[in-house]
Amino acid sequence: MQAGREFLMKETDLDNGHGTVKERILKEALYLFSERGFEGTSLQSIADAVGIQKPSLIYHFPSKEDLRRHVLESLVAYWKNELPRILTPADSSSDRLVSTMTSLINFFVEDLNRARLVVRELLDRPEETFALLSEQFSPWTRLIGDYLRMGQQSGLYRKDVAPELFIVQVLVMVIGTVAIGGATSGLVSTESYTPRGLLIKELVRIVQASLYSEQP
Amino acid sequence: MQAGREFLMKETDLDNGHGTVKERILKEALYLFSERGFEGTSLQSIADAVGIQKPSLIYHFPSKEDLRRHVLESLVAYWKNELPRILTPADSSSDRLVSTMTSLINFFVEDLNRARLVVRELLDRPEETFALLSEQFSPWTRLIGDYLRMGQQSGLYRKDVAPELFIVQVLVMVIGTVAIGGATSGLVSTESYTPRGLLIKELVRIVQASLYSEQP
DNA sequence: TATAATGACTACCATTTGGTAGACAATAAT
DNA sequence: ATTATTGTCTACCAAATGGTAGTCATTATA
Repeated sequence: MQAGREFLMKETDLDNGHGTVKERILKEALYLFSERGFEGTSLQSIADAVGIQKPSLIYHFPSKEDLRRHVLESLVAYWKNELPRILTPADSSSDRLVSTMTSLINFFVEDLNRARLVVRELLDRPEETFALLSEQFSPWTRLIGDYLRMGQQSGLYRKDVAPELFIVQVLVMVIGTVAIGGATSGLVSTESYTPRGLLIKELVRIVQASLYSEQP
Repeated sequence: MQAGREFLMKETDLDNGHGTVKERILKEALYLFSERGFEGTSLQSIADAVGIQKPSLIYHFPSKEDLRRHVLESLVAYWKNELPRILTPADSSSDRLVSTMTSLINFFVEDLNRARLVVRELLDRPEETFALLSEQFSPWTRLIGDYLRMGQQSGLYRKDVAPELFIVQVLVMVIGTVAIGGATSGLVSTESYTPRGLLIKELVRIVQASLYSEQP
């Protein structure tokens, strides 16, 4: 069966409706990695999802490992951009800690795959992910930690909060809730997943109750 | 290179130091599944870890899927036994809710692979795991929910706690902290994992602060 | 217009995967 | 003592995997 090879569409860097091939690969890879895990996802399945052949995929990302890094990088890049904006004292209307958490929640809820991917990375490559978080974000979390300590001295926050540990716990709770909260709700429901909104509402309540001092 | 096949040890059901072959397989499978994931673990690697050949492994567990189910079953079985004991009003000395959470934490801290495996299952097979939790544990969590509501009426617990959602969140926090807390602590440390004990201490603080009413 | 670079393809390939077939030794049952 | 069962092994196998080689059309560059 000789090929024929009649037309061979070629995609330039210009966006023609669905984005660059490279972007589409990253999108499908994020989805499949987060849904089935890195090891559980074949390059073939990604190529199929994008609608190209495997070697075309490998042309854009020379190895599976390379693709993984780029997928992860896109998440990191987002936060390296966003964090300065969020933590800049632009509006002092609401608590900066809570607004940061809100941004965090929104980011992960907007696309659940992000949370799932992060959790998988933390499980699959703990040391590597530890190092990445440390390098990319520890300055920012130190800032938040200081902010938290100030709030403690001013009496806004509880004195028994352990700032650094609290920050870690909040992240664990947020990505945990988004990534596995739905399925975990099988504990209390026989019908279907508890709406994520409700879970997050309770999460926010827990965080606030364990953070703020009681003002009588 | 002809085999030789000089001795062929055979293991009976009797324990000869390291447990039955079947038990050793389950142990290594739990470890490898939780560390590398189901898809990331080959039957060969499990057989190597146990010190047998692959077909011997398949003799005991006819398929990889079958092995997975048995590994999971051993965790479920433990809690089906333990929960009645814990929730029985034996000692009313300490809060039953907190003592249950303590048992939960101890179980997962005792062997970190347990928490990692549960998280992986929740990610890899959300619907299936939802159903399993629902079938096996929802009666028990309903009991805890009622207990929580009683405590609310007596004024012990905060009125704004949403019992069912709170229970789900506590489980998410506990297994989240044990499974990914260490690596997540890269956010605030450049050196090494934050000791799990500290993370858990803050976790317990958060839970208690968000559960108990302030008694002035 | 000729030439180089890009991006897609077909056809492979070595390795690993989950799993099977069948031989064989040790133990248990008759 | 003979037979059946159990558990382990060696030797395979088809399918899938990550990746390579090389072809060819389109686009950009000279």
